Amino acid sequence: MQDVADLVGTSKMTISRYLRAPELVAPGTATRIAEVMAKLGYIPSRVPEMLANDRSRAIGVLLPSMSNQVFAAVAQGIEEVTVPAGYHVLYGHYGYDAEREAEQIAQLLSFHIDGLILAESNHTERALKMLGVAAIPVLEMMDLPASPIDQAVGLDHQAAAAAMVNAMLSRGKRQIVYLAARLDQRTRMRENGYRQAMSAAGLASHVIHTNAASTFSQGGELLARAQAAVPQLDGVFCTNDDIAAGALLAAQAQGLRVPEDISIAGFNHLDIGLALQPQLASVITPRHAIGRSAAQRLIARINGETFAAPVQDLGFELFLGGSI
Amino acid sequence: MQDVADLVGTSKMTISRYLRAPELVAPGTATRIAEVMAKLGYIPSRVPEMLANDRSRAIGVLLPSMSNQVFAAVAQGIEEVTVPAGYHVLYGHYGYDAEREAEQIAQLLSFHIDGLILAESNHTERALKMLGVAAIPVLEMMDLPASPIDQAVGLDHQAAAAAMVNAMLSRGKRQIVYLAARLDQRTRMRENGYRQAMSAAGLASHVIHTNAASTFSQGGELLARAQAAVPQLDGVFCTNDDIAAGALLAAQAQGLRVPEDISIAGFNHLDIGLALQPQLASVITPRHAIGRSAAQRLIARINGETFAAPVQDLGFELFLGGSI
DNA sequence: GCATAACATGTTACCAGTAACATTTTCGAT
DNA sequence: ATCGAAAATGTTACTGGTAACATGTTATGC
Repeated sequence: MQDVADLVGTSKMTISRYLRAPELVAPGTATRIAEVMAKLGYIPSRVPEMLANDRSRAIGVLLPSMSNQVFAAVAQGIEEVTVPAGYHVLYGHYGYDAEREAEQIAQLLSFHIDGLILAESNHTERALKMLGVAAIPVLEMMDLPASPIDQAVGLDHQAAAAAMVNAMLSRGKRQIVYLAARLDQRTRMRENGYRQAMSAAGLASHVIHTNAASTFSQGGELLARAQAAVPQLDGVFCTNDDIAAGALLAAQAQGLRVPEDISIAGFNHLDIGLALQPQLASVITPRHAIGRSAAQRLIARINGETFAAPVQDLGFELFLGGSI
Repeated sequence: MQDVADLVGTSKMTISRYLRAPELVAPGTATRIAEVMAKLGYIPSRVPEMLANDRSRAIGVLLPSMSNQVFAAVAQGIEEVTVPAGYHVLYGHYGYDAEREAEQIAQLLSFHIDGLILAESNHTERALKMLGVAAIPVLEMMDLPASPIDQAVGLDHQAAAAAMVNAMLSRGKRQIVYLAARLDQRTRMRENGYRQAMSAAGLASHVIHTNAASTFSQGGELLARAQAAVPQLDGVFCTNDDIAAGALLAAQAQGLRVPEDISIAGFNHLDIGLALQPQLASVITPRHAIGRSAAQRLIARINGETFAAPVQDLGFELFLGGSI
């Protein structure tokens, strides 16, 4: 900035004013400043403001995984709000590991972020301590935590899972198995919904899970294990669409008819489900709306607003496709 | 930090020393500092160092898309190097748009990043200007640019595409169509490889493309358009596995036999290809190795090392599966 | 032509760490 | 006990932008 000021023949303060309130600078000076800045390729540092005012005009977003399609839509929703509001988004990911989440929180706080969006509601003691000390607005998204740190935006995964299992039961399926991969909180809540629906129908629950990450090929392997454990199975409810798509392809490769011989449902309604034949039954989750609302509420909180209801439920819908 | 110093009964400088070189602090003092830091949940700010030394111990990574599985492996490779080296990674994404890439570069530079990894080798004038002024190490990955900004790590997409098309030709396919989505640089280089292989075989090229993002269902639609344009087509080479998987599922839904009636190949060898029946032919790209090498070379450059060869070719392999 | 308001620009101090240098404390050797 | 070196700790200044205040410059009205 000093370089720009020297070339324009003014003080740093005038350059600073040009950037924050150009109408306070004489038009001729403004023109010359603009020229010099373009010529030098000058980029104002946001570091001094972080130091002096503890503000960065940046928010942090911690995602469990970078390879999960679900969060691409969430991120898009977030940025539709943050970009016009002048906030930069710093992303981090932690591989579904609470310790690494805490580490990422420390890293983001060291950049003096103004607010933080978390995709999990299960945190280490250390993470909670740091967030308390930092005293910045925090928003937990995806779930509906019973005791949120501050605000939360999400949906009821248990209710959604139960609704889908009930749809399968209403079509006459009885031996429905739940297929789960990497055990995070949402996987467990969906399992609760599955168990609740099965037990309400007077049926026994069967859960097959792996600690590996969700992949298409993992779906096929889980199906094979389920068939071994429950030979008469007539349906699988999968914790997500990757597993479900893999199970559907594997079932068809075995010569099974979907849904006549086996009914298959997933969660999140990703594009893959529409390319399959039959189209995959799945829970439509409002990912984009969650991202938008999370960012809106976080920025409102940064600006000092308060919300009467700290937890917002954005609901879900069922897409039944042709696979159940 | 002042709070910690006050509680310990020492000056800020001793706290600072404890963090950077604990062996210079008396053991008793060190113990008390550790206790107080844990009690307060103190996180050192990296902002003063950014200001004073223009170092942040953070590098930027700009990805075209957050929803592309390919970059999940790249990111993992990067972090395997950066985390042990004590660097934090700041991610940004720009939706395959060079203007937004420039904007993201400006944002990252405002955080005084020590180095930058780009996933594209096509940049705006403004971006190049800013990078020149910032004078930080820059590494372009994925491609093998003819005139890199500084270093580059990647593979020859044109050669890889030609190799796959030649494999299809060697199995007797003649009417092979190239299916492309969103036109980025790599899509075009793969198209060049396809055209090169076809013309070397004395065959005409046919390209079907859309500006929409690559999705499974888009693969089905592109196949339908290809069939309308080239009724006798006996193979499709797809710019990536999402398109290829969608095309394969759509072909099978039409009752076509793969590969007897139609041969299908993709690019990147994602997990979906292994779940399909037959398994999808695809180019195996060294994504993980690209991430690792990119981070290693960038950090080496940050530490002042130089490389004789600025561009590193990590090669590719073909996975033929059963679909060609 | 001059007072005065409105506008334009400049000066100083501050934020949280740390490099460089300064000072105090400890401890072993004589 | 005293000295000198090593160990431990403290002081000062600096980084880049900006808030708050100070000063300079131009325009307006009479």
